[in-house]
Amino acid sequence: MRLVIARCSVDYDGRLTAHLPLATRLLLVKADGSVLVHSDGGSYKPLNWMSPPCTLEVGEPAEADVVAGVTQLWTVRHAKTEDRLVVRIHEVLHDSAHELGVDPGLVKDGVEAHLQQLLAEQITTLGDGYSLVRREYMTAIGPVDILCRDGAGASIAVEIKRRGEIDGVEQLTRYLELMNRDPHLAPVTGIFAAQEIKPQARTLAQDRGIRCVTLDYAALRGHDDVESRLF
Amino acid sequence: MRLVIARCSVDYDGRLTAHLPLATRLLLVKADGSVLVHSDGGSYKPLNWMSPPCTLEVGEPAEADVVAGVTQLWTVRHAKTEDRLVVRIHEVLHDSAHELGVDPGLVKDGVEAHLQQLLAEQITTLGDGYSLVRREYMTAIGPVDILCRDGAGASIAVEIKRRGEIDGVEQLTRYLELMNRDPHLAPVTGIFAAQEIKPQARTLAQDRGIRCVTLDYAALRGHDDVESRLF
DNA sequence: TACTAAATGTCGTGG
DNA sequence: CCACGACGTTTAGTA
Repeated sequence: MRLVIARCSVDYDGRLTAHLPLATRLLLVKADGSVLVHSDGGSYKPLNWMSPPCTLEVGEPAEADVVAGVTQLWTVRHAKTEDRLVVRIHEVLHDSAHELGVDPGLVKDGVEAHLQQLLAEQITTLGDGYSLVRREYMTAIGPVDILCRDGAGASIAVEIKRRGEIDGVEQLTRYLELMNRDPHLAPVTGIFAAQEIKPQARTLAQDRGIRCVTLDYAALRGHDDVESRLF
Repeated sequence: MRLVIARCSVDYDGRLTAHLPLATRLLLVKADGSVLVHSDGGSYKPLNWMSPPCTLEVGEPAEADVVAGVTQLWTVRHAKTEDRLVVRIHEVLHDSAHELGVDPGLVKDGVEAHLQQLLAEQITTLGDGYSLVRREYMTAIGPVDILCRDGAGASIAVEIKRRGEIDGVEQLTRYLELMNRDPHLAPVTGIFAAQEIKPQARTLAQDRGIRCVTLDYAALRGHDDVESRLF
């Protein structure tokens, strides 16, 4: 990994055209040749970048650039597309290289898959007498998160989201439409379950006869802990 | 901006729980206190991070950590949520600070807004006799990209995407459903216009009687140039 | 390889 | 400030 602090201007041309005027920035060159241009603020997203696979070529600036004060010209080309990042460096304030080695990678926990697992284990959260049929119930257009039955034996498809928005309701609607064409399964009703449901998503869901359930992740995890201790 | 290369382990706890085992990484501390943890590969996204507003506190490691070889303990807390990033530093290989100043910011061009503008100016691209009613035609559930009329005076709603996928068809379908309830407007048909339309999106659109049009950005821009030169 | 859904998404815009 | 859609989305998982 190479770290360069430099006064530079940057131009990107590819899926869009973008320009960064002359200013002091961090240029981060990774081992795979990818380049990130960071300012001293904003979020984790760089101002500009080139994703791997790509190659960095350091060349001499053109006459006009030299007159304007450019001392180095970096051209980063993507290997598979026409995407190109051009960095015109006026002054290098810092330049260091470091050997990092391969990263062992990230271990995650607590996302949608976990919510689904917890809800499947505590399916009566959705209502008394509810029973799990199966998780990831496969249909022709993809897996339904949870298929279960209510106390009366009626089929219910559950779509789980961390944040419930309109596209999640659309997704569940497509599943319900398909499943209700299957005479062995129909009638199937829907439950839209999420830690947080946006008002417009709730309105759309209710308009389509889909019940909305707000999930309490802490409570679900809490019950899970208690049960774990029992065994 | 502070750049630290260190052997460290990292734990994030907030919207999810994540852990990075001990390895050598770049720790980037921005002027606003935000922290990025980068490896020497992957994309522009850090392995872990904390977005502003947040505060970085450097403290002494606990006894157990000291025994394990931890020399510094960084705790980054988000100002508004319970999100927390903990960095356990075993060895610092590089540490430097740099004054960057405020970045003048990015200038962009060539995205959906531009496609919409070009298509509105050249609405007959969609068919002979077509005329523009207006861009960003407002409905109760949001703006329709373009509303126009065909040669016979029938209303047509156009949804524009750079890449046409299923959710874009769903979006247009919602608009059409709503607009067709308005007796002043109905009947309204739909056109799904994009530089590239995915097969499944095309199938869904045609299934719903929505016409698909592939946009040639270069051609639209080319005509635009020609017209510009005429005036 | 192609396609879809998730994301600690982030970012801008309009109400 | 909230809600929504775009994004050079990126990324992960699956058929």
